[in-house]
Amino acid sequence: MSAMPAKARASNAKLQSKAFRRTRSDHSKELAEDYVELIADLIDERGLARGTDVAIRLGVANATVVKMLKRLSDMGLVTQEPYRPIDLTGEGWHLAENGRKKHQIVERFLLALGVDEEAARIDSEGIEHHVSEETLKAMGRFLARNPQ
Amino acid sequence: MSAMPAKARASNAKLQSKAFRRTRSDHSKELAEDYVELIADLIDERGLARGTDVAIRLGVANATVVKMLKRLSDMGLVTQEPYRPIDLTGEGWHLAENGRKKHQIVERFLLALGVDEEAARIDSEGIEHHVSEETLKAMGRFLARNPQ
DNA sequence: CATTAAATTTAGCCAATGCTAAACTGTAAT
DNA sequence: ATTACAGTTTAGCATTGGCTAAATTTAATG
Repeated sequence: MSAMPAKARASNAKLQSKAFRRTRSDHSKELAEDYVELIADLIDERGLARGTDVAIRLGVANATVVKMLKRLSDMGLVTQEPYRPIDLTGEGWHLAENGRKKHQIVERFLLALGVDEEAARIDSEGIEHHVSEETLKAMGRFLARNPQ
Repeated sequence: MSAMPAKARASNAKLQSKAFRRTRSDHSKELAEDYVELIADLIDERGLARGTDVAIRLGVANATVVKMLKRLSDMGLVTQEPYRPIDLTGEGWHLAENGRKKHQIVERFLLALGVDEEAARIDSEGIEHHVSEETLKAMGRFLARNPQ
């Protein structure tokens, strides 16, 4: 990692900052994806998604969910009439589907790698937002090579 | 958090909120680890770590680094005299070492999995903070099974 | 030694994400 | 129809992590 000649490094600053620039907006996108994914799950599992359920599952206060939903709505991911359950827009569903797909691949991959269920569930939740298409494909190949 | 009916919590808390609870403090820890890791690299590579180098590599403003360093110093991870380069405390070095170790395993693992260098570098940066010891061990086993 | 350039710090702002407490709605029971 | 309760929203606050612009300090150069 540090086995790099001094001058190669100077020209590297830009590259590095790209790898690191997973700061603000990225974190925001991750959160948005978590929300819509959870909302999609709730709708599929129990027919509708209520703010309270989201709050409980995410471990945050109701008011936090309300505020987030307002932003998600500004982003065009959810729609809501006051005091009504939450709906996803087409784009919201799309994002949720995408997230679920990634999530599933990562989780199945970890299981295939020999990670136990609990860790696989938790880690996939965190890793999901940080895998490139490249890595996702590599995981897919591994899964194809190692069925079940 | 405590304003929740006991049974609602019991039924699903373990399932979801633990996996999701990667909110505030986690993000803060990740950032701290990024900083000390980078500072350690700079010291190893060029003998000292300056705020500007950190700022450039992280892609943030100088003032942001100053503020962060103040917090890292409060956490006991770095020391600094005004207008002087940055030093790591013992604990800072420890954290940095830990991060580098994880980072290296993840990156080598991705490469062994067939991911190209650029993606492996970027993804490992993001994934590093989300792998449990469990998963890290599984990656280590894979690396042992698939040398180089 | 004086000047200038680079690095650092300070001050003050903003947005995002979290919280609690209080007010409001909608619905189910009496 | 009232009431009570669960769910939702509003209001107001705190913290984190980002920024720019201006002030300061250190180091280098003439």
